[in-house]
Amino acid sequence: MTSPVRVRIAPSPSGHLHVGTARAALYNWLFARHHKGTFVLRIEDTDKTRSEEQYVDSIQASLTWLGLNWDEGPVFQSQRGDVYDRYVEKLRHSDSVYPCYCTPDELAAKREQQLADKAPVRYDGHCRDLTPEQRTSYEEEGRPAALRIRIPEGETSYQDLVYGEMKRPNDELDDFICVRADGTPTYNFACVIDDHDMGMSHVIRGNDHQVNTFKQIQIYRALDLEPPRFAHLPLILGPDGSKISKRHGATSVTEFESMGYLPHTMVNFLALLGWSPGDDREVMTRDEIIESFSLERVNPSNPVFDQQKLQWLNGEHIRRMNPNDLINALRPHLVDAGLTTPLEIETRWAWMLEVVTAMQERLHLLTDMVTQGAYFFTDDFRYDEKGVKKQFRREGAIDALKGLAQAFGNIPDSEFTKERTETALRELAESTGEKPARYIHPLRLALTGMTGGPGIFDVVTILGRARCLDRIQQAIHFIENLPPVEAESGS
RNA sequence: GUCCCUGUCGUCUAGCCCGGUCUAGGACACCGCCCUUUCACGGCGGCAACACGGGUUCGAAUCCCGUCAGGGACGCCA
Repeated sequence: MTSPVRVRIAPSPSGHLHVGTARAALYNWLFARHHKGTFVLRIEDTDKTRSEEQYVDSIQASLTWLGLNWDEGPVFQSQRGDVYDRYVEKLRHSDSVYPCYCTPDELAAKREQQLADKAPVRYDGHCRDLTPEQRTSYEEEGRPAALRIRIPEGETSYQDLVYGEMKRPNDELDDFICVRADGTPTYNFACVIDDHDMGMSHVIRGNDHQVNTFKQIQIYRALDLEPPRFAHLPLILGPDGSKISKRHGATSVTEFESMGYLPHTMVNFLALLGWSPGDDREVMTRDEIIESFSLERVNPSNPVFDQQKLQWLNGEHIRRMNPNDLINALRPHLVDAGLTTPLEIETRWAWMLEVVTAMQERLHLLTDMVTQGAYFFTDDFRYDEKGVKKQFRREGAIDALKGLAQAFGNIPDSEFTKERTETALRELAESTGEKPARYIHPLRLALTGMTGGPGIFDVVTILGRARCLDRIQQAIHFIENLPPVEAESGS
């Protein structure tokens, strides 16, 4: 690559950042970073009816969250009217365009007719070769004119960096509208203007733009400009094999954020969705991905978005995290769930480290800390039903807990360590001739409400003496008040 | 309907350009076993694919053609 790499992502603010757009952004970003180029953010907000301010913010927030920092922008198309005017003027004087007086209604009617006739849907060329008299006549009728490009004979081709040689006969391209009757450029024209004006070297975008690329190349030609290099990305599919959309579940980056995914998981996963480094590496750091990234290795077939693999990958990255960073990542989720406050986290950092270390290898989602570790933060939890049946209803459960209460109670608070509590429990078991498990399982249920979790003595020491004794008493009380098991009844 | 793209385990993929090293490799998921106070992690093992049909060739997942299937695009939206 001789000229400096300049690429962009150009979302339109009609919704939150979609995973498909996020991936396009990522591949542009990776390409830019790999080649030490420039990544630009451009907001395509010319459709006022669909664009919303909140989404402009949301999209930027999501890109930032993902760590896809842009070097220039955001550039708003809505603020570039004068730039477009200049190019519209330039195009107007080109003989590659002609005024079209057909009204949108007339065109829509023709389109429907063609569809009904099962004919190719094309512009019929009604205004392509109007005589000066006809034009004057339309003008006098007061019909506003849009500007159509006159596609010449021949074929249009380009070298796609992912798909290779692409070409199609020009008669399959339409004389499409470049400038609306109100003088504003349509998407394809605005896109060309911006990409050229902003000095884009490569345009990397979704496969759904392949036809636009041919059209845009014709605009570059009409304007006598050098087109950039193009690369198209396969489209992400949902589990049912159709283009991923809301009905497949989560599709926007913010949703994944609130579900408890790490930004780097999304980056890593999206990078692997359609691209591979060529070896067996899957769990990769950002730098490794940048280092190995190339468009040549993008797989041209459409991948299916697999949430299970995403979740696995999230677990991998959580396990690889520094516990301090993990606390920070966990914070919003814990706070949102009302389990703690930022201040509390700050002031009990050492204790948080213990909690996080105990839970780290068990988390797949950050929100798992809320669903599986709430008991570290609150006494307000229920006992697992199956656990109650198996542990609390068992003969001798109360005695076991009473024994533990006494054994733990005998340990001074200052000596309430993992070693001491474990020894105490094992000695208790030995003295009664029971297996340690007879004590461990009811204890876990009493302390956490759950049947699984970190090593029990980790839990015991993290909770501390007072809370342990308290919860053991609670459990004893609970068991004593358990209703008798009812015979199976149909009521 | 027209045009375009794609087609390796259920899913993500390596291999394909430069045919033999592929009895097709890895990962997720799933199923066993091991580790273990539980859950998870980890380890070991298993299941499972070159869409189909023709060519070309001594030899094809790899090259060519066709069929089929999936996806996308057909706006004075972006």
